[in-house]
Parts: sequence; structure tokens; C-alpha cells
Amino acid sequence: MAKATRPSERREEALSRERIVAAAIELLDDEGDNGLTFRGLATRLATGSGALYWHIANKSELLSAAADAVVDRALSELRPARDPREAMRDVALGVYDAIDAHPWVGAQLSRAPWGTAVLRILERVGRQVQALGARGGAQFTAASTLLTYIIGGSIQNAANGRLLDPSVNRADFLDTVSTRWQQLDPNEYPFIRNVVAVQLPTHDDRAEFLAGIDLILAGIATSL
Amino acid sequence: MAKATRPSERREEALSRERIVAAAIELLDDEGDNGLTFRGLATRLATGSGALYWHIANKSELLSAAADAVVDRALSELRPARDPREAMRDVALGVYDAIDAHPWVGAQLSRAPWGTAVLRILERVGRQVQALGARGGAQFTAASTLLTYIIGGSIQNAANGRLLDPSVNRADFLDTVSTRWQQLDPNEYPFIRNVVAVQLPTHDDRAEFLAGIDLILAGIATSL
DNA sequence: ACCTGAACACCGTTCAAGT
DNA sequence: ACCTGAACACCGTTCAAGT
Repeated sequence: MAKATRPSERREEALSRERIVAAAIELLDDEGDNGLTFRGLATRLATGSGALYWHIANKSELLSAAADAVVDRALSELRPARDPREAMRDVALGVYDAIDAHPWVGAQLSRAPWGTAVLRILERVGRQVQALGARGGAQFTAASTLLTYIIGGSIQNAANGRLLDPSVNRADFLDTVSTRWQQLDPNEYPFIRNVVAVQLPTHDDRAEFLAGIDLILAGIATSL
Repeated sequence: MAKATRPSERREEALSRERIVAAAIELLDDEGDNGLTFRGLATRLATGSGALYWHIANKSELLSAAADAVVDRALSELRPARDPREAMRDVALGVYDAIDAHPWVGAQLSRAPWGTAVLRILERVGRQVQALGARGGAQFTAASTLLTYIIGGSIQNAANGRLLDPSVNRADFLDTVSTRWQQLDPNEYPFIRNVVAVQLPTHDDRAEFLAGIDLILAGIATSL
């Protein structure tokens, strides 16, 4: 009657879809978008590359599962908010921060716009739109405008981050870009020169992102 | 004194950066995002793959040049508009339609958020924001909100298109998605079930995109 | 100066063979 | 049932050799 199996020694447990997805997330976080290869993943999991195909169909399914896991976690960590306006900002920032921390998720969301991750974000956004008082077709328009902005802004922010070596600091980078843009042709690029280049060094991406949410919410409010 | 060179017979002219970029655009349009390979491009241009590297540094530069060319053409085709509001809608739709016709451009814009193409779109957007009467920091916020929405919405629309085989028609696809979504758990996805799934079959992506622009413009108007 | 195409160091995916 | 790892059909990029 004694148990035949021992509590796992130092060796790895069996492969499973969950372990593979978790390892894929680690690999993507460590090495970036191009860091995920079946060979690298197999090495991390101390197995052969073919073994992975027993548990997942292909790379696209793996990426999709990894992105879903990140988005699910981010959405489940949202705390109850005081009012719909605050709830909307929390959803937006939750997605923004998740993609900032896992930049590869952004590309995945735009590759799979009908997938579970996007669906869950849209559900959250939509509920707040309803709570704000939108009716009929305006609900759909308001929710999809916010969804587009939230995903678009999160992706663009994450792309910025990926361009910088960890060695260059952000302020120096923005100064360099700002200087370059102030030398653009004043006839061709007046707005970039006089407005964007000037404000670039002191602006806060996350605060600007949130200001955009507020602008859209203000627009929604005018049609209630 | 007679000219030694003949007018080009039937054979190809010499390679050049422009010819390579033009062929790359054709290839991307015909075969999609993954269709661009140096071997395929070399075959189209009747040359060796290594020859391309004499004119362009690498694939990333090639993609970037191709996307710039598409965006430049789209922006240069914009007709003068009656007022800043209409001009803004024209810019937004110009980008939207260009990325709809060349879906691979979307991914490139989010890969190079400080590149020439994005810069030119932002310049156009910014000028209209100024013409609408925004001042100081509000100009920057309004322009970057619109930029984010325009690029994000164009990318998401293009991603939708890529998912469909040309064989399936759009209405059937939307019906299928709508039906599937109406069967989601009513406790977990009330908004998707009751609002999104219901409106999906009859909605018009391009009109919804434009409605989002109007929503943001309404938001901007409240702070003037 | 410009072009050729083989070679190098990778990929994702498949599949016979093992346990 | 699950795992192994060689094999296949690709990639981007380099570079000696040609013109």
C-alpha cells in the first residue's frame, strides 16, 4: 500500500502545455520577440524540440497562449474602482503596463484581433462604457474607439522601449531625437519642430496615454 | 559623336535602390508579410540575392523604405479640404486606406515609431490640431491621441483583412463570429454577447473608424 | 563599381525510432 | 502516450570570385 511514486526529486516534472507556455513567456521576456525558438525552448525545458509539438500545434498557437496568459493575469489583478471613469482608466493602464512589461504581447494582439485576449479587454471596456451611460449604437462605437486607442497606444509605447539598448538612458535618447527634429525643414515640418520636438524631452508617455483616454471619455460625454 | 548607348532593349535596367524597393512593395502586396524574401526578390529582379546588399543594408531597411514610400504616396494624394475637421478626417482615412491596401505597412509603422512615415503622419495631424484652435500642451496631447488612434485603428483593420482567405466572404465571417460570441457565458461576457455580437454583422469598419475620430475631435472641442 | 551564387548559421516543422 | 533528435525545406547575410 506504500506509494510507489516519490515526491519529485531534483529532476523536472513531465512536460505540459502550461509548463511550455510559462517557459515561453520567460524566454520572450528575457530575449525579446525573436528570442522564442523551439530549439531554445526545448533546451530550457531539457527536452527535444519535437516533444513540444505533442502539446502545442505550432508557434502561432504558442504565442497566442502566452499572450492570453499575460492579458488574463493583468485583467484579473484589477482592483474594484470607485466609478466607471476610474475603472476605465484602470483597465487602460492595466493593459498598458502589461504590454510595457511584456512588449511581445503587443504584436500578438494585433496579429489576433479576434482572439481571447482582445475579447476580454473589449468586455471590460464595454462594461464601463455602459456604466457611463452610453446607449444603443453609441456603446459599440465608444467601446471600439477606446479598445483601438488602448491597444494602439500600448503597442506604440512598447515599441519605443524596444528601440533603446538598456545602456542608453531614456532622457538622453529623447534629447537626441528632440535636437534632430528641431533641425528639420521649417516649411515641411513646422508642427514637429515647434511643438513635438519642444515638448518631447519633458513629456511622460504614461501620463500622455492617460490624457488620451480622458479626451475620448470627454468626447463620449458630449453625446450622452 | 554618335551615342554609344542604345535605348534599353528588352532587358532589365541596372539595379537601383528605387527598383528594389518598388519590387519589394509588389512582392509584399502579392504574397503578404512573409512573402518578402531576398531570394524571391532576387528572382523577380533577375539577379543574385547578394546583389541586393550592394544597394540596401538589410531587410529591416528595405521594409522601412517600402513603408515610407507607401505612406508618402498616400499623404501626397490628399486633396485640400474645406476645414480642419474635414482635413483631419481625410488624413485619417488616407492612412487607413493605404494600410488596408498594403497591410504589411501597419506592422512596419509599429516597429519604427520614430521613423519618417510616422513623423509625416504626425505633422499632418498636428497642423489640423492647431487649425482647430488647440494651444500649448493640449496640442501635443490632442495630436498624439489622434496619431495613436489612427495608426492603431488602421493596423487592427488590416489585421482583420489578413485573417480571411479571399474565398470566405466578409459577411459570412462576421455572421460566424457573431453566432459564436452570442453563445459565450452570459455572466462572463455580457457586453460582448448583448452588444458586440449583435451589432457585428451590420457594422461598417471604416465608418466606425471615422466615428472614433469624431469622438476624439468632440473631446478636443470640449477643452478649447 | 557592381553583380553572382555558394556557404554559413540559423529557423519551424515532421517523423521514424525509441521508451 | 509521450519523448528524442536527425532530417527537410526554408531563411538573412556574408564573401570570394567574377565582370
